[in-house]
Amino acid sequence: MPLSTLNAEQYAAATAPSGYNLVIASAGTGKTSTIVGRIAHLLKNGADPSKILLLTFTNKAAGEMITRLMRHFPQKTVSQIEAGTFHSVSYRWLKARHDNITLKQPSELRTLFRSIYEKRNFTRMPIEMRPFSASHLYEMYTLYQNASTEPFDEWFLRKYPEHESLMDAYTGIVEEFEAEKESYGFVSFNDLLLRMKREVEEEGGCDFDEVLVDEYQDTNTLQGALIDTLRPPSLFCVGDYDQSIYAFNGANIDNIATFAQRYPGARVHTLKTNYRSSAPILSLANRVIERNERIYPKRLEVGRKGKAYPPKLLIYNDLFEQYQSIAHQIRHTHTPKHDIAVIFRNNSSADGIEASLRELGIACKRKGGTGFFDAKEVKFVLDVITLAVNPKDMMAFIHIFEYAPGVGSAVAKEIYTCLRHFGNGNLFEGVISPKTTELPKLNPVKNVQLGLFDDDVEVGSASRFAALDVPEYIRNHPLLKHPKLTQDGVRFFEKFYALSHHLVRSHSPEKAVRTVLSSRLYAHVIDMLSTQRARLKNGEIDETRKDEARERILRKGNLLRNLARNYNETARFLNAMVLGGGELSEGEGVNLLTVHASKGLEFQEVYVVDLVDGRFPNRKMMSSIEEERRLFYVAVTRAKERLYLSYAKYDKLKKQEYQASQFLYEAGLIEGEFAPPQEKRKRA
DNA sequence: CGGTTAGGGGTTTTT
DNA sequence: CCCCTAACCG
Repeated sequence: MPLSTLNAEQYAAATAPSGYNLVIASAGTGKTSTIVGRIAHLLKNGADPSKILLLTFTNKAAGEMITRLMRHFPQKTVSQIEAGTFHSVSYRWLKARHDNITLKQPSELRTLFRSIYEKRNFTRMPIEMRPFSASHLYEMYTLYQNASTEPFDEWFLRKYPEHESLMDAYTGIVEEFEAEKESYGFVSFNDLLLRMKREVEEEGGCDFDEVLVDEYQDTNTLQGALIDTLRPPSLFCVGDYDQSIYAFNGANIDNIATFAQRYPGARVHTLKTNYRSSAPILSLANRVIERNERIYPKRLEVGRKGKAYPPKLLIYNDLFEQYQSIAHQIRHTHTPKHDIAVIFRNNSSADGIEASLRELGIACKRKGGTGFFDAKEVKFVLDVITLAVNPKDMMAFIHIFEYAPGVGSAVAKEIYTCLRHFGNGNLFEGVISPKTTELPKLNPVKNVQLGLFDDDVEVGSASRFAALDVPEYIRNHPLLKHPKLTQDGVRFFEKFYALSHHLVRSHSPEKAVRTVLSSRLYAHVIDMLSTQRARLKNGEIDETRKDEARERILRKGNLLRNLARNYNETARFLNAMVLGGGELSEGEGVNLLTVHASKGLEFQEVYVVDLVDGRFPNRKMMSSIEEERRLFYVAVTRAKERLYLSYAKYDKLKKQEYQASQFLYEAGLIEGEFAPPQEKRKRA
């Protein structure tokens, strides 16, 4: 039984009476086991599993806990538990009530936001102050949604009072953004939580008996408010103040710090025994984290006995020497590769490490990130299917048509407007059987000085394409009147037309993926991408490289097809790709992780690299040195047996010198006190 | 000239 | 991947 393996303090927490319980669980003290034990305790005492809600930081974490429970309880009991990230739980909850939810990637929404921003002509405003850029403003807005419940302008002006003269413009953009999202049927990550919160409020709460929250220290104000809205009679939160590393995402340390005040009668449990790391690793971590102000007193006890390897500092002269030397060491170690992690503060370290490992033929895996779902060939397939499901999705359409030669985002948008116009608002009707032959009014030329507004676009002569090798129904299509369409553009449209016919019919996600993969349109995209990837410095195409690129693209297509098999509704498949996509990691071998991504994981052997001032701690930091220190604490406490900390004094490529990170001094690995660099970096 | 498209250079961290 | 700049088109 999961409960029998718990120690006394874990057991006490897991079996605590219903009500408000906070478990302060330092790194490696068996947080997961305690949550699993808690659920086991509830189930054993006859709790209704469908009334249990488990909120975790990643879907993987939820999956692991559920898997552990499956070993002790019948599957049909455990599977009734509502478990997942705040976002995936909200999605499921909303999906059960509404069927038109199209979850969009943050990058997509940022593009939409920018297009609204750019309609404002800030350069003509009578102020010297520079407005925030579109993407910065967008970032601020998402942070606001996560961090505050007050009106946007109040929150914003408190932070940036000097932007008061621009506030009306900013709010205007935000309001239009919200309206546009609504009209396309788009939903952001934040919207999932906001909408669930709003609807739960309207329904006057929900009927979960027990809500459990993992990684409580990283919940933000919005998530905290959502928990409050749920009004659970019993709440079990587990977290560690010292591992709060998501301030940039609005993580509100007050959630954990003021738990006892906000929930009257709350019990606070503390898990003090660390079972994960060896004594010297633990003492190093504690030496550093002790410099942060304590909220809850914490006295960590070492649970492990026996031989231990002291943490080791590795110093190199050059950045790449560091990566290569570590790769060599990894090659010779006896630790299994999957039990090794290389951890870094920012993703820019990853490429060099990956390359150095690959050079020695060592397999490694990186989390989502630059991987599968960011690949253009994957995005294209998903965009086409997205459009088939939701023809109102202009963003998807634009991305597709940007592959037409000579068509960029502006022309693609016009083509979209035309096609919808031809089909009386129905995009695919407009493609296949246009109802009108007139071009719609397109974007007027906005040049006020010259007095040219509301100019219609010149109608192109369709006879331009009289001799083009496309079927007659394409040559006669009203779209060809668009003046900016080139011959290659028309050929592209013909392929899109052909695919449209099949798409409208395919229902299962797998069928939809297959349809796209076998289309001539996709063949065109594959050709473009593989050619691009095989282009040498001198502009020539390396045919072998092109074949290899094509192979890789086809493999990803197959992978996507297999993923699609797990779903029977296309809309769910698409949303799942957005919701869980980033968590997927490809392949086997050494783990390459950012500190943030390493949260909650553990490894025999850990390398924390690029520990130089400026990078770790990050100099251009928006948060505090305390947060950076917590990041360091999280990174080193991932290690069970062996911990290596490394840095290089110089980067040949960037011609930049580096100084050792202050955390290496604080850890006692370098003698003396850290002296902050006085000489400034190059002037702005 | 203005609006676009296309390509090169630098990156904090996530659901 | 986002921003900037250089070419390109009308």
